[in-house]
Amino acid sequence: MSRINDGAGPSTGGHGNNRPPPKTRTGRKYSYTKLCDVKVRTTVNLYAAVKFFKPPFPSRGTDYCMVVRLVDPSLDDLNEGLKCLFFAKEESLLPQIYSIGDIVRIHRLKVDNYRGAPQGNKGPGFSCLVFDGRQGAPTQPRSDSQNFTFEPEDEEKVLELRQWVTLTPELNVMTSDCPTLADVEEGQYYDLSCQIVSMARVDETCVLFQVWDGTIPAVPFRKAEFHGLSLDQKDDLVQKVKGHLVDVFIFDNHVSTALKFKPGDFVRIQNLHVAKYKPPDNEAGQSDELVEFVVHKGTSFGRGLTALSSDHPNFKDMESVMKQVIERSTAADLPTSEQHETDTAAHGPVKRATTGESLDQNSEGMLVDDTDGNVQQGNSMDQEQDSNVQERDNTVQQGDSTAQGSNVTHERDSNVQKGSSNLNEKNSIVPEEGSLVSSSNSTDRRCLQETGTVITGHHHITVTPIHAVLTHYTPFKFRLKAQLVDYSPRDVREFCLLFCYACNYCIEIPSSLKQKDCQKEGRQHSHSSFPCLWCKKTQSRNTECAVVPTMQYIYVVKFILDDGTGSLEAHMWKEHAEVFFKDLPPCNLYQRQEDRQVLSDYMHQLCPGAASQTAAPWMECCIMSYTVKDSGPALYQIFDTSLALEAA
DNA sequence: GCTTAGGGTTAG
Repeated sequence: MSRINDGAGPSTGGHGNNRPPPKTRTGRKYSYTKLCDVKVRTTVNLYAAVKFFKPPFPSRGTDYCMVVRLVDPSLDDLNEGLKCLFFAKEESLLPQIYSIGDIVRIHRLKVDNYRGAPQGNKGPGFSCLVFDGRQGAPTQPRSDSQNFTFEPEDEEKVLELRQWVTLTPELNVMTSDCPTLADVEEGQYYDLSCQIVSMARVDETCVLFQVWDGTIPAVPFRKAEFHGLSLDQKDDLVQKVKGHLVDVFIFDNHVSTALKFKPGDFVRIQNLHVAKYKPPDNEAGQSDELVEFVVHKGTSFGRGLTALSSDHPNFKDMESVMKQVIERSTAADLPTSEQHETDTAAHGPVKRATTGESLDQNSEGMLVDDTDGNVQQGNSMDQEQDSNVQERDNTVQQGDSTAQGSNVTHERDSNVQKGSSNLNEKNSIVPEEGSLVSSSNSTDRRCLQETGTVITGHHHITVTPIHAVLTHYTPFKFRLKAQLVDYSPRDVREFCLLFCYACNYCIEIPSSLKQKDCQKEGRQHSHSSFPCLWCKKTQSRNTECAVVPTMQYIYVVKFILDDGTGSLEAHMWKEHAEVFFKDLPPCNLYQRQEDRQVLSDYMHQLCPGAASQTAAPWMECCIMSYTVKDSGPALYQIFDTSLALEAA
């Protein structure tokens, strides 16, 4: 019998240990077996790293099944290791393994013989904790059961194994190999993290997912034909991520798994095949060579779909890229105040970033269609920008003489009159700090003394209530008096982004520039040391060598304004934001504590929040409304507005 | 009630 050597420790009563379990005050003591010492027909506890895993899939029996191969430093050959086979009624009762390189602590693994080799199975009282295998990640265990022990020495074991994982190339794949849609090549298989935006049942054997991960494939790919299909989609997301969507065809045994997901869910697709598309004969020759994204039948190589946890190693990176895309698609809708400039580079910056991607797709032969072709979208946005500018100018002229709808009075009152040309606005004097307070206009002075912000022009325009702004046609300019009820981002360090004035590419401040020891960044205002990766990428394609422009800091902030008649979301950025923040230049706010403090003080005064006894001051501000698409929602931007507060 | 799958690509 194998009792003496069962190795499983003391945690289950009466399983054959000769001595009573040694206990500590906080829990039981376990002994752990090195993989090189594991013998068949024993039950063991062990610490190990995941070398391979097949995520849970429904078996033909009653349970979910999962296959794992474990390794540890005791093995001479990492191709060896212990294969394990686990069954459970639910996926949540199986080891919560997300990635190769994850670290597991398993208690009561029963080791049997299968075809002459050891195979780990669940023994009575089996339990498994899983830890992120990356150094520096939280040591929070992911458990397959409600009750488990986790002692400081467990954490030590995890940290020790992490070092080994980090130094073992076969295991630290997460740091080197995080494929995105942008990386895929024809014929290859990928484990991809993404978000489902739309889905449809194609037939009995196939489900279609439309997914995105924030990137765009470089290879042209097949798009599904939707006639006759009912598409279940997350509407708000569809609008924002058009041009980033990829169609994934999911077959056979994965259909039931696929149907458990819903639009908006994050999913991990393992073994996604980027297959060369063979069009049917009647379509042959119609298009360039395409790939199609397919999840074939079977579970080979861990093929399957699993819910993507927010603590999956891929999640944060993907989320950050997605956020930037959405921010850009939202901010892309901002007009600039530089309508008068003839320089074509004076398009809205964030908008331009989207266009840049479109151009890139174009050069890569990206296939587009009428419904969500980013190329078309990008090109037409430029046109729209131009027409939008004209329209806005026209409106300025029309406003006085045109009465539309029920807001005639407001329209007239709030209209920027003919005399106030765009050029005048552009050149409107931005006063020195506090100079507005001593304005010679007595009416203004009375107003300024009681508000947190002042307008730097358009004083002849009367105030429009927000409810009227919200129902007004666009584009239009208004003067508001409202309070700041919320703003975004809440962390002032994120008030500034990096922006390339050459290509209008916009990104969040990268981690390398956030570091404390980045002295250079700390001293600089506005200019960063960070090269524009977009320009670099484009240049490396087009020319041999060219100077890569460095990116500059700009403000991009969103305000929620409320005046009691309604609330309105308005963006503020670039020069408008600099004027607003009393000419405090944008900078790396991760580095410049003093600027951060000033901005924090301003924001705290403007928006004390619900917990504060202090009421938010009223803000005088100028906003302009606009739309990107004719039918699109009205968007708002703050301009010609400046703080009338002193930093504490 | 005691299986299921037992890593190593579909072929749309």
